[in-house]
Amino acid sequence: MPASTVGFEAKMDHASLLKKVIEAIKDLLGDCTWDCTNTGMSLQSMDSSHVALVNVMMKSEGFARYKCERNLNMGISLASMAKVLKCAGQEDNVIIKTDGDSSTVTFVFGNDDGDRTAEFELKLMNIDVEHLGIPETDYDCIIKMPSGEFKRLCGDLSQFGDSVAISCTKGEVRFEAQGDIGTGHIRLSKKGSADKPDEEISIELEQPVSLTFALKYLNNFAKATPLSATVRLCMSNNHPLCVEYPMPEVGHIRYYLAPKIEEEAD
Amino acid sequence: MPASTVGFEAKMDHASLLKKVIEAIKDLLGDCTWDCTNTGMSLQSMDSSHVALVNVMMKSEGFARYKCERNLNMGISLASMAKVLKCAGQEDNVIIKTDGDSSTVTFVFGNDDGDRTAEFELKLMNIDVEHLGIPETDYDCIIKMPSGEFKRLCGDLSQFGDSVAISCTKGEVRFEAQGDIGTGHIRLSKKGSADKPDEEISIELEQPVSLTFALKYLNNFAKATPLSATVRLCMSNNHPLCVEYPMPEVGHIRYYLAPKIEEEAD
DNA sequence: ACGTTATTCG
DNA sequence: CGAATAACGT
Repeated sequence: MPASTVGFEAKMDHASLLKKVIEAIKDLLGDCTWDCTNTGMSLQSMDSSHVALVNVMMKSEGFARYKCERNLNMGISLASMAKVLKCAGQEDNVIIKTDGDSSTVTFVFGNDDGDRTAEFELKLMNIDVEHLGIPETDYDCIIKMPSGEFKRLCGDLSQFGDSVAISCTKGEVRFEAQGDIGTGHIRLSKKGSADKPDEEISIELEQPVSLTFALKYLNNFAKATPLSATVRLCMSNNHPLCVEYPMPEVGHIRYYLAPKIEEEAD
Repeated sequence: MPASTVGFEAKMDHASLLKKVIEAIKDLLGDCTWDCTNTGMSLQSMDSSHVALVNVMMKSEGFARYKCERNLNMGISLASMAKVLKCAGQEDNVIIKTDGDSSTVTFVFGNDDGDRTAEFELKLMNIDVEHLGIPETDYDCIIKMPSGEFKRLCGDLSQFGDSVAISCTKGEVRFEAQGDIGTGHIRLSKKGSADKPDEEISIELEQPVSLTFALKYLNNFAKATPLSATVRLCMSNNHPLCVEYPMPEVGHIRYYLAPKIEEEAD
């Protein structure tokens, strides 16, 4: 028997990136299964209330080193994984490894000097794999804006109601919420990317859209804000919204949420 | 009928100022009525426990633009108003507007670029107008000190008792509290304004005063500290204290509080 | 889990 | 000033 058969081993230069990914999904998912293949680590799961869908992709190119000898599923508690990642130093790199036979995954944090190593082992779990199809890829309207702007407006409008109506026309997008204490309207205009590309607001519009969503979920999605300076809102009337946080060179987090049906429309 | 009759419209360059004003009074007042006239916006109201009196004055000169076509009363929930103001960016300006006939007031926040507008509408309410007379304007003793100093000493003395005895003689003022764990005495001397005017401590004294107040209210008053670098304590024996936070060029917040009658004096 | 605050950093 | 963190309280 060989000393050790490593089925999967991947190294990231910045453990903080993985930490942000976990922080962005742990409240939504609880436990989940990572699919590890040659092309990268990914996960896809309904949230615990079975309303929103979460998709994370971390491509093999996003790692400093990546080896996956055979496809495997790592079922893991995200709360535990978050606890482990809190033990990583700000500048630490991380190695994630498991062999296909073992029932554990190991995280090794190290700094560049190599004078400190911290190693944590988590038990893996078997989780029912519910492979749900991802909604369409063709949208009537795609809005790109600073992720901080999206986080802020969702938070602000939550003061006024549980849901937000998003309506987008050629040059601008409106977000509106109403409730007992009053109403809130936020209007964003297209904005060039001239000097500061991260502040760009762009609207690609095939057709005007008008959709309503539960702010509770959007606020949860906004926990991915530290991962990306920009966010893309992809919408078609009567279809699920896709909120995408691109991780340049690495992959993305995408959240999907079905619109509310407005029965009280007049 | 004209398209829109705007009875009242006022613009401030810094929404943050209005926000601080609201933060300084909302815990005391709950709901209140703003009196809008040609000369500015003001309010006067007893606190919800009917012990302290609050007076806010925001002069028309303090606004970047101010138009009030006819006097009107805006009854408003300060908790709601605080929520709205939390939606203002740090650098946003704000327009407050209502027409005399409408039952709502609108706050519009804008940045200088103009690519983002946030508009919030609050319902107005009818509140009983209890116009209580403001206590005398002639005081035996007026102390001016840094507002941060006042906030700190009230907080510190709250550790020892529920009330503070303030006694002022020609050159100094003493603040004293006592309770189960011990006693606290804070003495402040007159201090010149030479280099740093905000650190000045001045005492104008017609007659020595010695008065006792509930710290609970003084600590509430101290929430106005961010509005003004200095505070004025105006006192006469057996008369209500006036705690004034001047807002240079804009107006002021004044709090009034009756002294405790000391029956257990020995 | 969330909001708020205090604090630090860039 | 804004962002990020930590700590706290509800």
